[in-house]
Amino acid sequence: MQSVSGGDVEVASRYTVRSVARAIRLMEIVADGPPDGQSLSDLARALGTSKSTTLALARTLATSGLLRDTRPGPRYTLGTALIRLGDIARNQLPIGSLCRPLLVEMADLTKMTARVAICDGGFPVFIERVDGPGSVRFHTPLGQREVPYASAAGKAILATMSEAEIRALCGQTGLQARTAHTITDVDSLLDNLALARSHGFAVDDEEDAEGIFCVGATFFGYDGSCAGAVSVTGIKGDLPAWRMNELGQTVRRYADRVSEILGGARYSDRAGAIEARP
Amino acid sequence: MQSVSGGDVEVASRYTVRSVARAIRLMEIVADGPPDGQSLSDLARALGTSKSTTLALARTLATSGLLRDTRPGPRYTLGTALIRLGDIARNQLPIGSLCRPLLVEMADLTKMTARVAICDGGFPVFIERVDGPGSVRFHTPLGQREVPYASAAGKAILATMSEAEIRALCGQTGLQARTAHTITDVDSLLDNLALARSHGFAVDDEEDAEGIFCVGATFFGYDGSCAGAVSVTGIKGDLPAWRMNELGQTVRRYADRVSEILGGARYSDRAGAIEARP
DNA sequence: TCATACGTTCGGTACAGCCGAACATTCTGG
DNA sequence: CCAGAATGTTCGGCTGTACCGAACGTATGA
Repeated sequence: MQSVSGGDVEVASRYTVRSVARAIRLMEIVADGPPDGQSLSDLARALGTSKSTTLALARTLATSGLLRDTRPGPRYTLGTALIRLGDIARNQLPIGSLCRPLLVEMADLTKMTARVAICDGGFPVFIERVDGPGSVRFHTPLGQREVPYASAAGKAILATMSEAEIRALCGQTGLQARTAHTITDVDSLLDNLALARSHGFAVDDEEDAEGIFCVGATFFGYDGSCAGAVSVTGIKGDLPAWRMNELGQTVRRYADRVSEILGGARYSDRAGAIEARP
Repeated sequence: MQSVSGGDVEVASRYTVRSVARAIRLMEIVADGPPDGQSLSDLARALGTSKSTTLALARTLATSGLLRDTRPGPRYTLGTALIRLGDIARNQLPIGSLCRPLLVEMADLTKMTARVAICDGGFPVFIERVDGPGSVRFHTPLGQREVPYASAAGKAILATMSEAEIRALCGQTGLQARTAHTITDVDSLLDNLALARSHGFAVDDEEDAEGIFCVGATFFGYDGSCAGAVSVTGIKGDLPAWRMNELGQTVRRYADRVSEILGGARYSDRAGAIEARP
């Protein structure tokens, strides 16, 4: 039951359905596995169940299209029904459907990859991505909780929080170096965030991936809380340093337009309130 | 989905897990429901199970992020984990990740919405969509099996099949009118497909939605079979009729580039073989 | 040729999933 | 302001199903 070992824990709460939890873990295993799929035996081993049980789960998922049975060959990959559900999920998030035209515009204008993240308990979760014309494709997964301290969107979100909240959040996750430029010290991060606050946008200067930079700015919901952030991503060498501020203002402007659509206050109208927080 | 009768049937095959099947149906119900979610009682009614059972299922899905518990308020919507899984699913389809840059280019060049569909047993399933700059956003769901006879991508796929196969497929689905322009008669459809075959691209002229047109062309996998189709979608009035052919050639060219990437033959090299089929 | 992997089928049994009843809580309308 | 009906939640207990292990046929490689 309560195996505390490294892997996922079997949380056998009374109000949870075991076979469903297993089926979900099965999908996660397929998702994290190689793109060309895994065999049934592989899945059974990874899931820790017998082959027959795994087969029953996989069959059930496959008949609904959540898994895809690519026979012959390695076997199971994720199915097209997940594309459908993911697409609908993005539309059910109000922000997703509202932002898409703005992202297209922003990607077209900046020739960079534009993204939008929602704020999930202080963590950024990117829910939409639009590649700019001719832009290089980056490895930018959607729908995942990212660490907040090493991305422009994440830092923009952090910048709306109080010092205490920021310290608490960083205490949870720790500040792990992802490149040589990652800020791994809370005080430096706070300085950096103060700068972002005064500029109205946050910059990720090769802190998440070598040679890649991002610029992000937050938008606010009707209740005044930080709802998320938009950001653009590009190759460091493509943009002269003196144009960074101009780009920041552009992103800031798009974020304000999102705020307006959501019925929230623009950043400039809030700036005082944010800086006044303890 | 393919619910023939009113409600889905409880297919209790030996090799299927009931609770998992129910959980999946629960997600489908949430997906097909209103964007702002449904209450637990609504879900229980729609699923035909008791509230306690539904709660256990929903809780299990929610703890994994597949469902989102938007409290307070109507309650359950699809969760961000589905965005993640859907994104990975698109990347696990080889065509998805390969086509995206081409779609961006195509959308940028034509100023229209570009899409790519894979061929799933003769039916088109759109797996990727890139909106062009300033293009109107259409209701274009991803990951769904669409009817083949009323879309450019679908007709392009049909055009690679034999008359017997086409008749069989149309017999399955029937030819239902979606607008006043939909082709509802098999012989007319065959004529239309012959035209598409000779042109190298298929046209949907307001046959799926009033005022909307599409142009699509097929690409081929390494084994020579039809792997899918790319298409562009726009507003009928925006394009003068005499430019239709030019647009078709453009789409044809992009489809050929996909074929090359997949290691398949270009359309022109196959045309003879296709027309020679019984 | 054998040996070892694979996916699949099937019985039997323990236990997990399911329902219904009863609970607290919020919403609705008179 | 209160009655009534909706909601979400908890719990006991029986039923039946989800699970495992063993045995099957088949594909792959030594």
